[in-house]
Amino acid sequence: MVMHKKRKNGAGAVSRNADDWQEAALDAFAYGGLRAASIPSIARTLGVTKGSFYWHFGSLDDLIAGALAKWEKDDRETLETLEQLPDPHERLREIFSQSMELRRPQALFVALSGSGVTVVEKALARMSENRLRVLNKAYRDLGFDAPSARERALLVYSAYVGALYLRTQSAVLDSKGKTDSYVRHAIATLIP
Amino acid sequence: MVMHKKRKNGAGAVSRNADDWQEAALDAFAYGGLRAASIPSIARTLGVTKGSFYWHFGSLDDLIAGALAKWEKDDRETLETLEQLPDPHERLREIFSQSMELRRPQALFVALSGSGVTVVEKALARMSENRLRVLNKAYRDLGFDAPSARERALLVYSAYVGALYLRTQSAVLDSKGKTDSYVRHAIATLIP
DNA sequence: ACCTGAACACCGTTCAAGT
DNA sequence: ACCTGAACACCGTTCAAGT
Repeated sequence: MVMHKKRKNGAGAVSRNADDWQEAALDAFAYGGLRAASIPSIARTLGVTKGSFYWHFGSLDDLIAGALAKWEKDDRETLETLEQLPDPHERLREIFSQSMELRRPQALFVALSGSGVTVVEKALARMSENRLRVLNKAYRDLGFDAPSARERALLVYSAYVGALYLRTQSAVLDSKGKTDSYVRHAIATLIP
Repeated sequence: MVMHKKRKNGAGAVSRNADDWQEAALDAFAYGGLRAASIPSIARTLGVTKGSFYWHFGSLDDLIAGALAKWEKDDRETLETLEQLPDPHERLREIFSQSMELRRPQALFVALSGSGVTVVEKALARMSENRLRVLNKAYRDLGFDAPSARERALLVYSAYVGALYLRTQSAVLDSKGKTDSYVRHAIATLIP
């Protein structure tokens, strides 16, 4: 849970902006999935009434789209940093292992998959395609030809996504030790 | 979409049982996620009013739990069949590639992950643990020691789950050709 | 500029009454 | 044995009125 600063307006009442709503929505999504983000419950978290929501957003879908755009921007920036690592081995290892820590971004990815909401699915697809592009580039830098690089990128990304789900869902990867051991084995097998 | 038989009762009205509701719910989940299964919408599909729902089930959660139990039973039976393949190589390949066809069970797995609903998450965890157990056994049969077999089972299962998500979510694995090529490469890399 | 509070349609749930 | 239809609480949405 992220803490939200409260600002006071002239009359002493609490005042919120769109960003506050989006951050609270991302917290709610990560914790309990798409259904967890009801307008009344987020309004309670923020200390306002649900009616005020519609000053900031046109609809619940609007909030969802805006929150996802924020998350996607963060994700893009994280990836851009990793992309600049000069050594392709290190780049591959870092993308795989760093993303393995289960923080809000990873929880969001799992919670929002298969939501059946088009705008959500499209955002997830863009994030996957970005990661695949960077992984693919790293394998190319290692000297693989185009088809091999694509195949390997896809396999390592699948192994990463699958492990994320296992982490949230089952007891199989529920400790740091188990996860570290998985990461070591996956890297040894998939990254030359 | 599965077609539902309609039976007539004495007065000529349509009559439904718990199984009809559960099948319709699974169709709805697979198509649009957990939110898609509203009682009124399923009732319309079945040609009855929403009030009749509560003759069969105590609550919406009840329907969800029952539908998941059915699905889990089917899944267990599928796995038991695969488990009986004598050749461990073939067992591994079949579990990986056969599950790769995107039918209702796979769509359900993706759609219901990260739902935030405890009973749902637990069912998914049991299914994952069952598949891991069978994969683990197959690697043992191939002569791997216990830690290696566990590591390999985990990696191949992650690669499978990750690919399922990519299939539903992005354009990366959106054709049979691409998926077949992925499966071939994954098997070559992960299954000795 | 941002919020409240009342209003309305819709979904989950209950239940008395129907066949 | 199974269904209807009315009722109620709750959430999404609108909007006039408040500061």
